[in-house]
Amino acid sequence: MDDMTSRELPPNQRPLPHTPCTECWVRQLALFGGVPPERLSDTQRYRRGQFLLAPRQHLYRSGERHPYLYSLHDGWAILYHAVEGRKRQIIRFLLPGDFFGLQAACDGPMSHSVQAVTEAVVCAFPRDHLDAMLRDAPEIASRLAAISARDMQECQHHLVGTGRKRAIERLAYLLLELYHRCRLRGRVEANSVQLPLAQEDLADAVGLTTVHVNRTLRELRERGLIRYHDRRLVILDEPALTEIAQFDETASSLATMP
Amino acid sequence: MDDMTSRELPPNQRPLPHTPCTECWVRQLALFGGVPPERLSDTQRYRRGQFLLAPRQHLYRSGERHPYLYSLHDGWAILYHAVEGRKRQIIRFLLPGDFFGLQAACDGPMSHSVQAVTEAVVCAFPRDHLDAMLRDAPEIASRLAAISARDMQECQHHLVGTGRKRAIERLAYLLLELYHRCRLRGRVEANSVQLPLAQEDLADAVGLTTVHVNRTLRELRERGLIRYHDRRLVILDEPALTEIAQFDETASSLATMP
DNA sequence: CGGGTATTTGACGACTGTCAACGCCAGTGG
DNA sequence: CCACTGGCGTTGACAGTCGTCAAATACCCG
Repeated sequence: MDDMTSRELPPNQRPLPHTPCTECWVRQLALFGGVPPERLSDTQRYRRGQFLLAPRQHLYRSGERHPYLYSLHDGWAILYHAVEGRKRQIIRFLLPGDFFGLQAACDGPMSHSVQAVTEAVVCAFPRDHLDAMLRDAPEIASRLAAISARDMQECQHHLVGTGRKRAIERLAYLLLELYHRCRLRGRVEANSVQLPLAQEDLADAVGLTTVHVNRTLRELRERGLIRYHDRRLVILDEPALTEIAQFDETASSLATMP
Repeated sequence: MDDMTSRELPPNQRPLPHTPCTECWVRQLALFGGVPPERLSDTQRYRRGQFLLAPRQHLYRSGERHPYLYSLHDGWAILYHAVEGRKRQIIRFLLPGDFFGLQAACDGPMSHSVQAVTEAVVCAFPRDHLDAMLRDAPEIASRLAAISARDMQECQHHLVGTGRKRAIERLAYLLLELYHRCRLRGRVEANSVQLPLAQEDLADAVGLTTVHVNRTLRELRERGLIRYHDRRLVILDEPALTEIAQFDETASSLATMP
């Protein structure tokens, strides 16, 4: 398996020694989850290596051609669209195990940007090989369909939020969603999670300004529902928060897949 | 091939005589588009029949179990989420050739509702058979990935709109999007399309109220950009509208797939 | 200590929602 | 034929959520 050369990549991306995905718990959750163990080595030939991103480093920006599919191995990242140069809308927060990079115009420019929040390790597959992967391992096709459907559902819920909910409801929803996603990854201790996100990130995800996010966080705190300090979220009253957010955990499919 | 019995369906849905999808131009666009003609008959065994929906009739509502995948054969429909009982957020307008019904929780309750706008003909496949379809025809897997990616991209653009654009920009975007989708289907004549949508539908799609949509449509009219009367949209100044909407036709992938 | 970034707060204004009324039109029934 | 009704579109007045601008505070790190 050839390593990906720097020529093929945006600058500043550091290749890491190639450790097989098989050894990583992330594998259980992502694209290869359904492939029987005895055929895993076959599918692994599509991989092209792993890369380390520094905090705030972009993996790619919208408009660039970047014919890879990715799974996030470790760390946090954001997938967003830039608007009018300065504004941005975060589409989703990427957590370990998340899959991204698929888009309709396979060879065209990327429609969105991906930027690391913390240090992050990503794992790349050439998008050219997708058809071959789907042909060789039907389990991957099923898994891809399931992953797409779940991502779609989350995007829809965010759309419902920005379109039809008020600030406090949107924020409650986002915090609960992140909380549950972190819990699935074993990162919740005593109703408390470390979220490496600035208030600006929350604002850009729910379609508000940082100032108003700040005010709304204060209201959630004053109502005794959460604490959010030093990038640590504490859920104080999950039932009330769930009610405000109109958050349906069972329907969110977060229960079974990350 | 057994016809779908009424027992398997919500009431009031009228089965139609089974005409093979092969004869319909819609086929070219949807899930089976990539399957070589000589193997088409194989794949068609997964179909379960077509159904006629009356205007305003629901195909299914969120919460119901409805283990089918659909393609819309004819007519218009909306895919939406209900919020707090009375409000709703339209996720997308379904036009002929559109595929829907896939969701993460395969056997769980539907997360969204689908309602006919005009009379509509839908074509159903049991969702159970999806894995078999993906295994038997890898072209379907590729096509499904492409369709999912396109739907995702459109949802993302709507999210960007409701999150980071103002009323006039969102509305310009929506009208342009519908205009282009209709044009791909050969329904545009002299910059003019029939859209069977009430202003309330537009409002629920872009996250505004009907009153404000009305005001915003008036502004678009007074600026000489569009006319919208009797459910007929006329694009008077497409470049200016594209500018306001920040609409990128090439990136929208509407150019190659409906 | 100094500079930069993130958070917090207040005052003000704008965009959008809410409420209400009116007009138009098609369908309906007397 | 005509009054009546309901749906939809239109408009105005007003209110509220949220954005903008500005400044102060806190915090991190060299």
